[in-house]
Amino acid sequence: MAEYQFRKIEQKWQKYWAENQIFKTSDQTEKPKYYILDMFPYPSGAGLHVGHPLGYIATDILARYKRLKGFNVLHPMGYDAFGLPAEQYAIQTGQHPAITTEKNIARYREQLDNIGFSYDWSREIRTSNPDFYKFTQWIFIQLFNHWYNKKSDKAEPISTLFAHFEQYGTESLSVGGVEIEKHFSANDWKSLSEEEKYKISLSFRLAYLAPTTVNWCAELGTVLANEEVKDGVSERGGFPVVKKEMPQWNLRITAYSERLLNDLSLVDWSESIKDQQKNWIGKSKGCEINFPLEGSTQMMKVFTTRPDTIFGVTYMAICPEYDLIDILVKESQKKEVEKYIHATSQRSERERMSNVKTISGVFTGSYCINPLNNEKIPIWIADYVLAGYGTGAVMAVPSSDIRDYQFAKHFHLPIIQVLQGAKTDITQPDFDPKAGKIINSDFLNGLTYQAAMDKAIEVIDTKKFGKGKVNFKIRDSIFSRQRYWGEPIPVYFKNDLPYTLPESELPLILPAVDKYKPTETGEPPLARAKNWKTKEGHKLETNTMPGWAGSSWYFYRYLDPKNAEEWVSQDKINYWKEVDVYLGGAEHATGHLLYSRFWHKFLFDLGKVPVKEYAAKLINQGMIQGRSCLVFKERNSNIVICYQQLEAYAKENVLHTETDFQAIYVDVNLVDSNGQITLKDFKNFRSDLKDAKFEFSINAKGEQVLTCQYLVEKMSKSKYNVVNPDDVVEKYGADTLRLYEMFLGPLEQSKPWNTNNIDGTSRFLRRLWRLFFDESGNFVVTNNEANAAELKVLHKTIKRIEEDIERYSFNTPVSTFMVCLNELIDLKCHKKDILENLLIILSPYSPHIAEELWQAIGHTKSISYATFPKFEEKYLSESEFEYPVSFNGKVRGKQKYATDYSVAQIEKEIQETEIYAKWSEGKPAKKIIVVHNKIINIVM
RNA sequence: GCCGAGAUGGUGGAAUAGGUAGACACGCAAGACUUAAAAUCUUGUGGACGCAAGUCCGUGCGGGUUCGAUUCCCGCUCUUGGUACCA
Repeated sequence: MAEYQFRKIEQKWQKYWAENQIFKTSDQTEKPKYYILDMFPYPSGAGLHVGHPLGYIATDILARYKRLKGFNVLHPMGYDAFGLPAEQYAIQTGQHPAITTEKNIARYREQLDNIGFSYDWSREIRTSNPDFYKFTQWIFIQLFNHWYNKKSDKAEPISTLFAHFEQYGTESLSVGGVEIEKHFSANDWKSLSEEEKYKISLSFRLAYLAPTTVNWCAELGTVLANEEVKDGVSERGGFPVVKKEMPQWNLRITAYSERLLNDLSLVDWSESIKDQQKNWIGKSKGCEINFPLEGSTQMMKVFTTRPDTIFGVTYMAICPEYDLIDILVKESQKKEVEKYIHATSQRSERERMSNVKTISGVFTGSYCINPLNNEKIPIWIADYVLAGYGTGAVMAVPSSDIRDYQFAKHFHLPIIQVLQGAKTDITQPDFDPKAGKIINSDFLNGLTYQAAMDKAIEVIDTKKFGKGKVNFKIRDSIFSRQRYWGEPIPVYFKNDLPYTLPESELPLILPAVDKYKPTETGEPPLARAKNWKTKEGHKLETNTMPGWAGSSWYFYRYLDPKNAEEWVSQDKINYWKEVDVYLGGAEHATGHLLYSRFWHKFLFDLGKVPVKEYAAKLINQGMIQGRSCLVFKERNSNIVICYQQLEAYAKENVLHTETDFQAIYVDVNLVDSNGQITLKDFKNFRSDLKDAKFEFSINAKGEQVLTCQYLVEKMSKSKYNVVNPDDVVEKYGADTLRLYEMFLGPLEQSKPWNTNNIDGTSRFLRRLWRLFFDESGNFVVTNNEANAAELKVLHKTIKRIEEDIERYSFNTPVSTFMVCLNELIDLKCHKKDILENLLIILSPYSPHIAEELWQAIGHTKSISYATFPKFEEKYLSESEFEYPVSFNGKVRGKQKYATDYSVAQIEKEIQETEIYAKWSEGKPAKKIIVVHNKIINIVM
């Protein structure tokens, strides 16, 4: 073949790999295992853009590399197939989301195959497949059937809870994530009916139904998780979200807070992801204090991280949802309070956020007593207090908390200074709440922050005013969605109590419905299903699971995807153990990556998995952003203007560039490397503007063109900045695309896509081809023995490639290959011994061309079965080293010495050289530093 | 506000343990081949001054440590990701 015909070669090898199942992974082997996982995609209708494969290419390179290194590599792919867009589409068109999803998956698969990935497709999974969600439902049932015993610090079957009740009642019971509200004795328990016992147990389980304040999105007709809400609107669609109380399934992730936090130390994940999880979990140490209500036996419980400032409390703030609110509100204040509560509940999340700085609140008319000094403290309602955190009540210390200070100032409440010293003045910008010494505080006076904390907790504890406590910001995860396209929750109701289905009846198949919308009475779509009942006639749960259910455990299903009996067989788990490298976007830091750790830990408690964390190493690939291209149209006329001429045009016509012009997005695929689009293409693209007048320029070819402004933005259809990998593959080939995506820069970094530089990698592959075939297509590889220079080039390359891939640096090997090729071309090397090794180390990056040339030099088995060449130090050894010679740190010349020459000899001889004579100007050196085979520095 | 990541030529980026800054690639310029263009090949390409040899400056800014700093330390600026009334 004279020319490198990439399309022909790539299609040939993709077919070969598929037909011969080259990448099928065996579970029975002596080889060490290596599990490389990509975060599986949601198959959206838009298909893949050029940013999606970035991570897949990196993991594919790693997978192919590890195979060459003798590992049994598991490198699977599947689809997170339940999700909102398919359902929204179903609502609009009436088409079943399964059909849309199927179509989208087919498209994804086609695009993925086009890039030559080495996935073991026989292990493909889809979360929407009943064979898969059978086990998602099974895990839910396990969660329902377990509680968290804080004493053994693990999940235990509900039977051990019953045993405890039977013997001790609630005495000495410590349940993770549960505050026991109603205590009872063993005798109380024994007197209950079975149904009553069951009812009590419901609130202790890891999956529980509870009235929950939720993020309700009316437009989507569903509840959203906290992380599905961004800036007060839904992440998908951008619809308003309001707070609403509804009975919801919850998963008790809070039981695992401490372990989720601590075990972060076991994994090699980026600090930023770990920090995000730490912040999300939000552990804070402090104290719970009971303030007696004036004229009542009731207590008001608050949580504070600053018990040391308790003598500075001048008011209490409770949330509008506070449970004792009816007792607290005095007749005289009733009207005002009602008005306030109504007003706050009407405010959407968005308003609340945008009005963070507006201070609002209302006095209840009640007082409580500071137990330490018996001062009377007014109780206020304020919407800055959150119902879900702490106790829903805050002791306010205006002198040491900025928010309390602003509130007190606004409502003219007293302020008592309890800190003295530098940086203790809250009105000053250098205010530090932990600075200074305590004053006005009885037994705490004179103490500094930490000592006062310890002392305060000690006194509060001994006087039984409260106790030291650790609080977490993380809440239980709401697990119900009022949607159709998700896993049905395997629960039925009998006498209004929820029961899980027997495992033998799984999967509970998603039923057919006539419409995908909620019912007229506001029930979820599943309520439309005919006969949505158990065999016995009990009503089935109509909520479905959230998007993250399937993704919380999918990585285990790849180990045993066809197993109909078990979620995955124990043998296979014991062999594969954990994911060695997990690659995906950092945007999943507090969603998927936290939930999946939670489910994993639960499965660990059940003895189903052998390790504490499922992903040893996590890499977050950066986002590939789009380059949007803009031209401008004058708002009040039909004139389209080049970006280049915009300013001049605006000036001439006395217009403002910001207000009088409308930006028009131009398809980036029509814009050339100079940022120009021809008038002809523009008129085709925006036929509605074909009769407009244009302010254009003329390019080098004499065409009329519009120059565009660039804007780096997220790739999206509406911005016409999406680049499809298929187009790149068509034009340059998959191998070039793979090389180029890596060549763009470090994997973790975000960067805009720009096709301009792709020629470099494309040229590289054509030059590589020339090493094997000359211009007339003659095969020019020889069997001559390699010389020292050639071996040195090869082994230098082997070393660097190996080191770089091992440290997940995927961009630097590309330039190493280029350097290697340049050097081999200079050496006119066409020797088989050298070239075949080069092909092996290159094959993870550019597998198609590597296979083709591998076959051309006479191999009959796929290059995937080759062995990565062993690096040999001996080929790199040098007899001489050219030292850079610097004077006072500035390099002034070079001097060669034998590599085994001693430092002392060099120090002596350097003073006899010409460079030395020139730069020392006859003066003696103060100091001569010789770093062996590195550098010589002479200090004058 | 708080937490994290980053800033290197015209551009993407390299420098792995404090040791020749700018590898590799794009772009650009000149040349070869060609009737011409494309492709390919050769050479040059951080900035300033200079015919040149060369000199000075140079890794966001200001300091420091060191024989030597893109790399370590202190203080800023900007960009970017996350988070936000968390008591």
